[in-house]
Amino acid sequence: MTSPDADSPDLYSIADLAREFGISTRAIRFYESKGLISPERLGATRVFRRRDRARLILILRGKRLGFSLRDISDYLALYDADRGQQVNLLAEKVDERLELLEQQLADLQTTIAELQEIRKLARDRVSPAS
Amino acid sequence: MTSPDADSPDLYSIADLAREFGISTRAIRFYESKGLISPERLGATRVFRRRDRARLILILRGKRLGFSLRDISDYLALYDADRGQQVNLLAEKVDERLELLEQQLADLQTTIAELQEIRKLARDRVSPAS
DNA sequence: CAGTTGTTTGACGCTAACGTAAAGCCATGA
DNA sequence: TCATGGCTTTACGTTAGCGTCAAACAACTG
Repeated sequence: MTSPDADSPDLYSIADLAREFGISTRAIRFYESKGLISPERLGATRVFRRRDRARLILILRGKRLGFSLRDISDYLALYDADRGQQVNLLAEKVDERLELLEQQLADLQTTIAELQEIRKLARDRVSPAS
Repeated sequence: MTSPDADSPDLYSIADLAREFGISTRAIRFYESKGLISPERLGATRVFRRRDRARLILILRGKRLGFSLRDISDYLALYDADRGQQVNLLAEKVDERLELLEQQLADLQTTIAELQEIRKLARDRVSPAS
């Protein structure tokens, strides 16, 4: 899964990642200040690796799902805890979060269905009795 | 669908709705100030009806999905526009929003799958080779 | 050597979405 | 009558999530 695949570079500057994901460097520093990522340093300069980049992807997905950085932080901890100790506690936390997500999934499906209904009505009105 | 079903009351105070949905009256007033709902008035006192209550439900669902009040406002407009005029424009807007929601749906399903994988690993570690 | 580019750390600014008094208007009940 | 409860508006406070300078350093370039 996480084979050290060749070529794909393993060193990114803060600007690299900002460009790649269309966010500001300020945002990335802010995520670090909140402990969501912890890039290495070369002197004072941040050096990001694949792991940090992967975390960033998870962070942005979390944001698209409407989660707060606080939530996302907890969420990332679940990934880390794979290698962690309190495994039962982990399973509980994961289950909690899964419940939330499935509630959200239900909300989402309802909303999508409603909008499709609206679209249908709108189209019917334009070209009735197709 | 929207038959004026008997009994279910049709008059709610601001406190009624706050209680029912577990939010503050302040929040409800705030939604009104942003134009998301517009209850009638009896003197100065707000009087909510089924329509307002239904809108509130949509608002709260939107919030659970992580949308801003601005987004939710646009979203509510799609429902209203059913009776509206620019029907083609409506269909476009609806399609835009549907795209967003489906992106979100994909994100959500990915996230759920990943968490289930983590849970599986965690459980395996507790009771291996069941 | 001067200038440009990219980085850093503050630090202040800003918007959204309310929370939290404060102060006043009614209606009801002891 | 007056105290209590629920409603109102006005307005300032608060947190999250960055945006936006500012000042300083480091490396490269002509």
